[in-house]
Amino acid sequence: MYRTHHCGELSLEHLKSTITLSGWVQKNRNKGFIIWTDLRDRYGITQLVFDEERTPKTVFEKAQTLGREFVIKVKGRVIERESKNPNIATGDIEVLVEELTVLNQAKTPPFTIEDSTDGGEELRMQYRYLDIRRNTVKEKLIFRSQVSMAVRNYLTQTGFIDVETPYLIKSTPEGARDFVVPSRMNEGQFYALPQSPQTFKQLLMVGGMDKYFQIVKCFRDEDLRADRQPEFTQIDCEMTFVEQEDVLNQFEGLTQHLLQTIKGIKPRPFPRISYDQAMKTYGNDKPDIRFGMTFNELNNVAQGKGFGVFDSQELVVGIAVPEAAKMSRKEIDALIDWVKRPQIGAKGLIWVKCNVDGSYKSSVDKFFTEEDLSGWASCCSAKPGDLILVLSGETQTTRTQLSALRMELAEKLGLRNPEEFSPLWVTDFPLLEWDEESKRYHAMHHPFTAPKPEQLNLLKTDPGSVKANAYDLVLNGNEIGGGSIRIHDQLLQSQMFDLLGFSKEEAQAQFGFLLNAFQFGAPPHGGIAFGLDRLVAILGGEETIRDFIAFPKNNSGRDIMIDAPAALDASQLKELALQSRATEKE
RNA sequence: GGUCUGGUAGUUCAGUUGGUUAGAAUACAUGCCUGUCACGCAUGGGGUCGCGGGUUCGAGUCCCGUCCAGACCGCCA
Repeated sequence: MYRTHHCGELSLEHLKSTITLSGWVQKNRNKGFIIWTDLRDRYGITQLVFDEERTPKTVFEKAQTLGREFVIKVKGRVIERESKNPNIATGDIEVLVEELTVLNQAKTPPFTIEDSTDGGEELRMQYRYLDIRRNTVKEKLIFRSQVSMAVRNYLTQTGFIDVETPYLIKSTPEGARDFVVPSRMNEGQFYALPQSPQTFKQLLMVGGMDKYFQIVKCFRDEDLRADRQPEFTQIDCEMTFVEQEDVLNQFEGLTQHLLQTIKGIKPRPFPRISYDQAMKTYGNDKPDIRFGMTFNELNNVAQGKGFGVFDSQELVVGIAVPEAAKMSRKEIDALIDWVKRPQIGAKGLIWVKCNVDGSYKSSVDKFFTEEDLSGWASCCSAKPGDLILVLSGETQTTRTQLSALRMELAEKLGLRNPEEFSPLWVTDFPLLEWDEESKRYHAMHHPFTAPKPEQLNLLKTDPGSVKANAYDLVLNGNEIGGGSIRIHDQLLQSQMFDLLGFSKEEAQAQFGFLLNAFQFGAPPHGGIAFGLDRLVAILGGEETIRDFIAFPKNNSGRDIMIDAPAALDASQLKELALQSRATEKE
């Protein structure tokens, strides 16, 4: 038997009992006459003691040879410590070892297996199995398991059925790039890995499953970020005979359940805001509403006063930064440089200090009187002591820039408290988005999203203005879920494909199975999908999702531990009817 | 595809204006240590300064190229 207890549970209750433990050697403290060894497993750390007088000689000698991360089994007696350690759960006791078995030796690990390790990112990923032994990573994986289980429980209890959908499917031209898989039995043909089980879950609704969910891997062959992986996990859900309101209520319930069970947060109704309002107020369709600094359009009060920069612009918009009038010239200059970086691309930044004494000092004093500036301040609801920052330009661009600035300032001022959770729904997304490059409309969400029924007539006359019954759930400035009411009518779906530039033949070839299915009694349906990795990271109070994934890929989409992707040998390529690169070059 | 930052001991980093034998901490090894728990003390080993080229009397340091890593922009229906 390897163990009677684990390393996190022994206490004074177990005094004098003989127990067996197995685990990893965390650290040896050898004082010559006595050796303490910290033994670690998933559950905690228990101190072992080997003593010149009390431990059998052979055991004491063997104990001197133990190195970090050796896997050992010990049998011994639980005794009370002479000097206790209040910092760990098992700090009152130690185990006086009578038998010691080395189950496996270990090379010295390339980094320390400690909460604050000396290992860098790359090294940790290369030896991820060692990294996972560390509390910080281990606890994140356990946390993910808890969230995932809470999701399963809630959805199961509210009548959802977990159905698996295929991973080997067909590539589609819309959306992200697909990962493709060559088919050996069908020479020259390829499967694609799903970007989402979208069409399958809709077909499950046609199949009468009524309420479906799946915690499922999805794949997108696009560039990575700190919060983006090529394979990621979705909580994918779909419901039959529902309107938008039903879906929002169901999944507000799920999210509240998670906030309550995981974070102990009392349920409160989520605010809702339309896409248009979100863009106007926050410049962004995933606003972080943990803090204010909302947008105030200043065209009326700032234009026509002879300041040329503003007068010709489509939008003049400002935010009031709380208690920032005390910022030095140097700090403000740094902000101006920040917005001028190519990533942001603003031409400049106008500032107004609302001094505590009621006076105003601005970078445009030559053009505006104190009275003018006071007008700006009341427009921005700025209080004495606040700093107003103003950008101007083309509406969309300026909003995006100011939104980036708002987030940067919130970060700097410490307004993004990771222990505060502010969810909200963003609704009424546009159905379509004009793409300048390809000179055609793209589906903003996906091509199966239903237009608002009352705007159906606009599809022909002004498609760009049509709103959809599409919604996102936003948490702390991150989109954690998105969904829509779907089209269930074959004619409307064909019309959508038409709008998106598909010919009849293309639509039939790509999505014929769906159009066919819609002819056999497709019910009204809608749903949502949550990004589990991101959701777990945010609930865990972190920005980057990588440590919530056991074996993540790096920035270039590589798994540096197993060294994937990798080349195939010639015989495999031949079998798959794929030309090797070497042959190609000839 | 682009912008920025970085690559020096097993590891994390410092390395000035281009100038002697490239340092620190930690890890590792050996010895000492009668209650440690970030144990302590002493000693020791450990370097292709990412790679290739160039400038120079002389390059870790400057220039060009390249590879790798990270953050961001584009991209992500």
